Amino acid sequence: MISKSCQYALRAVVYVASKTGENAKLNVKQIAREIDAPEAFTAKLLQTLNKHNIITSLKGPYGGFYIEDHQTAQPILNIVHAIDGLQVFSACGLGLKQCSEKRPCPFHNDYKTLRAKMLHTFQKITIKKLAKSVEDGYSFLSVSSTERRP
Amino acid sequence: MISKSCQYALRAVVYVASKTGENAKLNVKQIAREIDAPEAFTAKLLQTLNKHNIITSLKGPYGGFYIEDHQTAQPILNIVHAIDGLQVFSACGLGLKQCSEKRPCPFHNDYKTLRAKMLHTFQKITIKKLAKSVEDGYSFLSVSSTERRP
DNA sequence: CCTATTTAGGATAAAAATGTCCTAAATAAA
DNA sequence: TTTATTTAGGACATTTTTATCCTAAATAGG
Repeated sequence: MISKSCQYALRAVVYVASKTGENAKLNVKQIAREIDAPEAFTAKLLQTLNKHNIITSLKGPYGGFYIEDHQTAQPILNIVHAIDGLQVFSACGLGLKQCSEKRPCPFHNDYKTLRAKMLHTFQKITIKKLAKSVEDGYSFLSVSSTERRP
Repeated sequence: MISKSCQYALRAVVYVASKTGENAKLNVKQIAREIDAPEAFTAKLLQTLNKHNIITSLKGPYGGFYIEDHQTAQPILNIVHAIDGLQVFSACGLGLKQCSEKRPCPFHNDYKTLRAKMLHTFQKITIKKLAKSVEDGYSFLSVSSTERRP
């Protein structure tokens, strides 16, 4: 459905968003460790996400990655867009280059409905919403996610 | 969503099913040409599909691939099962190894709904249904699909 | 200014998916 | 029985995706 890279990216962004309220910047090492992803690879993804204005970065000591309020308001679709592109939401289910209303593949109608539902889901869910769910302890990003200290 | 291999397989099976009524067997060369897929690769896929009882094969002169009535009654889900496996319908949307009702990822609920819709769609559609749509000229498997001779 | 720290980005490497080639096995017909 | 044809299957090649490593650039603080 979406690539492994994109899943890493989603986890990374949600993690950053869930921690950013504390006004701290997070570095690659922390992020990669918490979302259980390879560090160097995560660095590339964060770089891409920064270029697409999903998150913000600052170099140097006390630097790192963080996310601003206007950024957390974005739908997670924007993350998919940045990493995988949007083809998944428009491509033919049988992989035909040419598949359209006028000349549909036999799977066209049902698949179109599926794609639309996927798009709608990724469009309606914001980064903030997922981050809050994690912050509030309703959901988790890793097996042994950091518990709040009492 | 599903792999390129699986898309080839779906096209191949639907093509064979749409031609099989004529009681003819189709060889790899014809099938690969018609569905616009690499021949040797298509051969491997057909082999796998045969082993999974999606289609039937016969070696030797006048041999080839065909599909029997009880096979066309199968849901296309079985093709996905044979080629990609069924993980796509149960795996976590964020790629977590552990993600469950008890310890969900933040995307869990919405993604679960999506997965269920995907499964339902692949389950309800039979090979026969797609083949008929092609046979009846309502849909197409390739850009320049063979027209019936008048 | 100098140093330490952190992201940016290019060059490579490893793994997975896709694709090819060759020989073996089965089968039908001459 | 021999030959031609077609699938089966193993070995190998290529491409794409995922992952690593190294140096450059930016920046904060001493």
